[in-house]
Parts: sequence; C-alpha cells; structure tokens
Amino acid sequence: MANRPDLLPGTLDMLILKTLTRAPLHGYGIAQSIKRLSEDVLTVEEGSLYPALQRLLLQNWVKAEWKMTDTNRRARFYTLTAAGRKRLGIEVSEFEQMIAAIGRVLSDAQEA
Amino acid sequence: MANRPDLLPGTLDMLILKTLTRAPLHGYGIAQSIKRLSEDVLTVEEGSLYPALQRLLLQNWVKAEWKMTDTNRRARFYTLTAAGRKRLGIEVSEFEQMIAAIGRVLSDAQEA
DNA sequence: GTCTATACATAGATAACCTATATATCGGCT
DNA sequence: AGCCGATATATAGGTTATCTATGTATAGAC
Repeated sequence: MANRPDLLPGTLDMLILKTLTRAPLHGYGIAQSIKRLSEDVLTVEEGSLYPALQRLLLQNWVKAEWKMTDTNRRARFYTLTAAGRKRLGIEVSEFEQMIAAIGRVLSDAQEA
Repeated sequence: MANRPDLLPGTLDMLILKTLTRAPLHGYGIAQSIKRLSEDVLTVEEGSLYPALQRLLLQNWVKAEWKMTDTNRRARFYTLTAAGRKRLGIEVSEFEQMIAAIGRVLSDAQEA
C-alpha cells in the first residue's frame, strides 16, 4: 500500500493554493510548478488536478478565466481570491501542526 | 474539506508500526499512545484503527495474540514482525521525503 | 445496580486520489 | 503535407483510507 505515492493525501489543495500566491496560473502550469519546486518528488496527476480545481472554484477560493498563454494556447487561468488566501493560511497551519505531532510520535525515543 | 482532520491520510499504518517498536500493545493502547505522544493532536478513531490493524495483519507486518491486560481485561496484543520493522523504515523514509518536498513548495519565496 | 472507561469489531458513507480515456492545438521536423 | 511531442482541459470509473455510527462485552468504582 502507498507504493511511492504521488502526493500526501490531503495536501493537494494547499499546494495548489500556495502555487497561486505567486501569480495566476493555468492548471497545467500549476502541476508543472509543483513538480519543479518539489524536485520531482510530487507529481500532480491530471485526474487529481482538475477535480481539485473544481473544488477550489466551488469554495470560491480561486476564480478562473480563459486566456491565451504566452505560447499562444488557450488555457484557464486561476487566481487566488481573498478567501483562498485565508484558507491557505489555515491549511498550512493545520498541516504544520499535524507534521509536528507526527514528528513527536516518530521521534519518540523509547522508554516506558 | 479537511476540517480539523484527526489524521493525515496515509500516515496511520506508519504511526501504528512505530508505536509497536516500543513493545507489543493492544489496539486500544496503540490509539491512546498515539494520542498521548502527539499531545492530543492526532486521534485514531476506532473505525480507522481496527481496519488498519487488519491490513497490517494481512501484510504480515504485525502478528496478534489474545492476552490479559494488567487491568485484567482480555485484549488482542500486536507485535511488530521483522517485515513490519522493514516496512516502517520504508514508510518513514518516503514520508520524510514527501514532507521535505512539500516544505520546498510551501517555502518557495516568490520571484519568477 | 448503574455508570464510566476499557476493549474489539463491522457496516456504510464520504472523499481523495489514480488510471484510463477523450479531445484539441501549437510548433518543429521531415 | 503529414506526423509527433508537448501543451492543455476534462470526465468516468475504480480503489482505498478514513470517519460516523452502531453493537457487543466486562472490570472496577460508586
């Protein structure tokens, strides 16, 4: 189980929101950006990416607009909303709390 | 979505295996131990715990034995197998790699 | 005798993610 | 002109993990 997973489940929305804090970006670009920044450790599959973007749209954490890329292709550009920025803060802080907690369990140097 | 989740999905098996490196323990005790070590951040629900233990048994990463607790109750004690110890190492290393990768994405100090 | 904490277990729902597939077009190469 | 790889979006269907809710049972405290 969990053989070389592409992502840590539950972190995709956070990663997308974070990526959009730099600049509006289209879906394909978001996936590339995450892959590049993570040094190829994290891969966002298309079947995960687009449903995730729909979720974020529904929550009003991002908004979308069709535009042309600088390589002359039509693409849907996503922009972080104010609510999305706030949400990102919440997700990051919850994530960090979880990671710290997991760290405490993992580092538990035995002894009763 | 992800409203105060009890756990980071995908990390439960790892947490259980780690808990068992100290000593054999019964399910209820494992859940308590994780809660305590994590300082109440991580809560293992029973509906997650027992299915997880079944998975680990099937994979032969733990073995189980009915015994009496020191409080005179019948309980199923789980012991880490050699394969389970190996598996824990893999899970921890993959987890740490993921966390490091997510950290790189989250800490990305903007600039194109 | 009742209540709380301990202890195990499963059914069913929900949600996230992946695989596979489909469509379409730009630009480079031949 | 035709082909191909990279870019770009989208959805259907399956798998799996986790949570909620429920059920059983008993030890010990009051």
